[in-house]
Amino acid sequence: MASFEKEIAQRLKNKGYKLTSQRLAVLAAIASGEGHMTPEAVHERVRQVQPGVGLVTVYRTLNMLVDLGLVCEVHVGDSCRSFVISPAEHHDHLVCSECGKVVDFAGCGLGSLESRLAHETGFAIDSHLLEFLGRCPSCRNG
Amino acid sequence: MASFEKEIAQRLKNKGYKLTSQRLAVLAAIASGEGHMTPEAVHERVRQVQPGVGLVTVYRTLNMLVDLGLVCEVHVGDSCRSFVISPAEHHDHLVCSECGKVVDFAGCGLGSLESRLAHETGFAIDSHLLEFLGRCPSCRNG
DNA sequence: GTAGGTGCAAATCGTTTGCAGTACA
DNA sequence: TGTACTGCAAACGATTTGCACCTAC
Repeated sequence: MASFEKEIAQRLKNKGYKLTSQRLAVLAAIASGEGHMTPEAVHERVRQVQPGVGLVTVYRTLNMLVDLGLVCEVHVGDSCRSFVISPAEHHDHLVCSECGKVVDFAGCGLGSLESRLAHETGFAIDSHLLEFLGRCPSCRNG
Repeated sequence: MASFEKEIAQRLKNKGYKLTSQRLAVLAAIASGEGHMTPEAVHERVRQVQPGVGLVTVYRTLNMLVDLGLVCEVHVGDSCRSFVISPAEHHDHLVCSECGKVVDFAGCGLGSLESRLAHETGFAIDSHLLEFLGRCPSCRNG
C-alpha cells in the first residue's frame, strides 16, 4: 500500500496537484469497491473512514482522478456517471446488470474493424467506448 | 415522407400511442440532424417549425421514441444523453468529436470476443455498447 | 508563507411531475 | 365523447460555484 501511495503522490505532483487524506480516501474507496460506484456511493464509503468529508470534495476529487487517468467512467446500465479504478493501459468493461460488478479486459481486437470503418467512412478514429452488459457468475447462480 | 409517417403512425398505434404533430416534429427534428442531438437541441429545432412546443413535451416524446426503438442514445463525447435516429436492427455508432455527426454501422463482429469473454469470466453476456470516436472527413479537411 | 484544497450553503442545470385545458381516435 | 397528450409552473435530484478557513509543500 505504501508503494501504491507513493505512485499516486508522484502522479499528482506531476500534474501540480497536492496529496491530501481526502483524495487518498476517495481513491481507496473506489479501489475497494467490486463494481462501478456512483459519486453518492463513493461519498458514503469515504465517510465510513473520514466522517467529515463532504460530497463536494468527492465530486472535485473524482474529476481530478479522471483527469489523471486513475479512474474512468462506466456508461452502460442505469447510471451514466459511475466510476471504476482504471488500469494504466487501454481496456474495456464487462458490467453485471444485477450487482454492478465491473471486470476489465484488454485485447478487444477492434483493430481490424477500426481499419475497415476508417476506410469505408473516411473517419480518423481516435478512440472507442466498448462495454458489455450481462450477468456475472454469482448473479447467475444466485 | 408520407409513407414514413404512415410507418411511424403504425408503430405508435401498435403500442397504444397517439400520433400528434408534436411527436412528428420531434422525430423529424432528430431525423434531419446530421449528428446526435441533446434534448435541448431537439427542442430548439422543433420550435423553428412549431414555436409553441415545450421542452417537457420533447423529453416525454424522446422517452417514448426510445421505448419504441425509433431513436437511440449516444454516450461517447461530451453529453451523456444525446439521441439519434435508430435503424431497426442492432447497430453501433461512429461519432465525430468535432461536429457530432453520427454514422451507424452493423456487423461489429464482436461475437467471438463475446464468446471468449463469456468463457473466461463466466458472465452471461446480454448486450453491448460500442462507440467509436474520431473525426469525420469534412472536419479532417476543414 | 503561500498556493491550493476543503467544507458549508446557495446557485445552477437537466429532468420529472401535478394539474387544467386541448386534441386525436 | 372519452382518453390520452400538451403546456405551464413548480418540484426535484445531481452537480457546480462563492467564500472563508485550513493544510500540504
